[in-house]
Amino acid sequence: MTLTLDTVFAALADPTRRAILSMLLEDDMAVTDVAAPFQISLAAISKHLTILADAGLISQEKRGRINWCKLEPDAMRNASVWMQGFGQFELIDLDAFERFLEAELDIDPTPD
Amino acid sequence: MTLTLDTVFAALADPTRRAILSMLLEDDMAVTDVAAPFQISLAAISKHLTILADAGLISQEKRGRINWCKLEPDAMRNASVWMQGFGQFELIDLDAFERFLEAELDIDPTPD
DNA sequence: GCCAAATTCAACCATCTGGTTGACCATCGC
DNA sequence: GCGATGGTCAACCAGATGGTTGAATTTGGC
Repeated sequence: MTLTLDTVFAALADPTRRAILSMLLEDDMAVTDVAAPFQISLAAISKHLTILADAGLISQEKRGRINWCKLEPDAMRNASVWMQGFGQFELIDLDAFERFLEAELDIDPTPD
Repeated sequence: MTLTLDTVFAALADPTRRAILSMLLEDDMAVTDVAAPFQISLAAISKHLTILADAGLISQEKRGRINWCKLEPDAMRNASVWMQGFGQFELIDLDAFERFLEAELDIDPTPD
């Protein structure tokens, strides 16, 4: 399934969303607090958060009327592994990278 | 400038373009050969290649009527550094990551 | 010189994206 | 209970995206 890389990279392509992720590095935040530094509407931020959550990059947990947003750094790992396959072979787990390539290209790799 | 991360991540968000990059890992290729495995039109592939080139992920060099496409793995490095800041602090150059955060958030960091 | 090959260009189309506003729905404080 | 707070939903809009087809352009082979 290529869906994960699709949604993760698409989510990361927007500067507002990357800024939100950076903010969440520091601490979990309520939606309103996430929205505070931005000029755009709360509804727009809410949509951005949905996109980040769909990509698995954050999780949201509603406690009372507060919807807490929490960074989920693991979601970036697959994408990071994929990227590092380019130009930095010596640094990464080549097996993991090849499994990604196979899934992406849907080719039949050297069978055992 | 946040443009680099914008264009790189946006370019990587499309599975066709990721597949093209994977193909170019093996060798430089002509546009027609890049297009061969795909069902979509040559013109569509040509557009994808333009997007990849604009993001700096590939370069194109016209020799004769052949437009050779070459992987430029360095372009992914900034994005890779950015991503690795999330959850894998011990593995990366924290200085480089902080410079990226500053540029992204446009904040005034501890001045010297 | 002419035809075919290798690409790009241009116009067009459907769909997605990021934004808006206003209505709506919980829930907290009192 | 009522008003304010926190957040999502729905409808809408402009512009980007990914695809198409057909014409145009450049170059290579004979």
